[in-house]
Amino acid sequence: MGAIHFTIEKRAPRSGARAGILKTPHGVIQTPAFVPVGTKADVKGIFPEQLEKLGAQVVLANTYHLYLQPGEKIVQDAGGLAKFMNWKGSPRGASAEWGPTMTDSGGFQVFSLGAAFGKTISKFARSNLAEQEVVAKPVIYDEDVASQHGQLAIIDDEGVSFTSHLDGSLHRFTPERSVEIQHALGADMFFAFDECTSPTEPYEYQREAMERTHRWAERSLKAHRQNSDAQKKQALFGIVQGGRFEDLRRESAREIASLGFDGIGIGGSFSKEDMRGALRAAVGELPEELPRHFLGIGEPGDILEGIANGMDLFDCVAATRIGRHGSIYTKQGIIHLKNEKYRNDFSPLDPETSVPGIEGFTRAYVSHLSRSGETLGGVIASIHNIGFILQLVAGARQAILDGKFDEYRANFVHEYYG
RNA sequence: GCAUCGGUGGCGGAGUGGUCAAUCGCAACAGACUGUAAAUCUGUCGGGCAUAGCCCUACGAAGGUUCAAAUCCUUCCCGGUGCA
Repeated sequence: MGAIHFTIEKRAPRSGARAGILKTPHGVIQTPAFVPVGTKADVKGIFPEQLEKLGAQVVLANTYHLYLQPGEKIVQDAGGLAKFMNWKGSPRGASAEWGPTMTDSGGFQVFSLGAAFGKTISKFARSNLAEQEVVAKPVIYDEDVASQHGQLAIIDDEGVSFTSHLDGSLHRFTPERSVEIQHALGADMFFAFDECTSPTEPYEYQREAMERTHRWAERSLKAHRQNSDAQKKQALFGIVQGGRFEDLRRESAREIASLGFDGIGIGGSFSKEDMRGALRAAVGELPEELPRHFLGIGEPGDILEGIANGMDLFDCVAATRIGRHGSIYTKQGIIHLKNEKYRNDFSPLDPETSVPGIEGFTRAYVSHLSRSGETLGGVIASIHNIGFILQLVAGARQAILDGKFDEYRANFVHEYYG
């Protein structure tokens, strides 16, 4: 018996969508569920209590960040991630004092600190970028090479060497080390260390990275199984990679599913086209009974696409990031509150969405705060966006239970994307 | 009144004979952002057009010197400072 227990309550008739119950040591999560990202053990700008009011059931923090600062030992000594950040969760677990949490493995930082450095490569860059644009990747860590290339992370088969973005000090992650750190952080669910590739990588490199991710998956699992105490309290998710290539996704899903993880994460990059191809290919190989987490996916339309393809969990920084940058989700699409036309728009942030705790704020007010650089503007917009996404996903769950998911999705997409 | 320093694009502030429609910052206008090195980054930012270019108007005002002036000279206007 693992640390978590997942049951499917209801399946949509004409799509892969499903509503489930995910029981964790720190409470129950009703799926599909959106997982707000609290990288450094805080969802930027939002109190845990506010997150609970918004309906967040679980939050996700990051291994790389917490390892560097304050160090996993501090979090462990604090009593684990949930207690450290005073996260109680909602709805409350029957007996748990603290709420459900997840941690990411640091695998994404292999991408964001390595290949994606310089902001030239978007995680969602078009998949048809010319192959020759891809930069050759060194596989042996060399400090001079790393600094010359401006990269903070260099990958080899054993693991990843990287320099801290905080002080430049040299560090190394291996699958075993990532698992060890995540045991210390103590989240209910955590991810195997993987290599998140750039979408521009050619087929051969995607295969190489995928196979490395598979080997790392086995090592992560082995490291986890050697800690029987952690195994009782924490669930380990393996991550499917394979880039935009359907055959690789299929192969990766089959491999990861065969290893005996408690849950499955689907990582990497997905353009709109890849959603329908690579994602579907991967999901087709996954066992029904394991919870599926769509890593890093959080735009409204993408979430609904994921749900339609049978994904259960989603995490994303977009809601809080675009909020801090002055943009909000509305039922009619995303709007940029800093735009001139909102300076004297005294209507609610989204007339069709009521978010607890911020009902009275107008577009003009938040526009003013964002324009003038006031912290509160980003806070209100972040709360609104998290609330919006949580309501969207909660609505999707209810629609699945009511047997009307397709209609729900079509209506939303029609309004949102016009 | 005398002396002295200064008046540059919405603001601040570079530039002191040609490569200047004028560095840079701010503001403004728009865009990007999907497992957060992101309260960040990018573009535009005198006017017009057939916009990787061309034309016009511009560096307080008016004259002048020069092949060429935001830059040099003269006068005037305005502001700061000092002395009466």
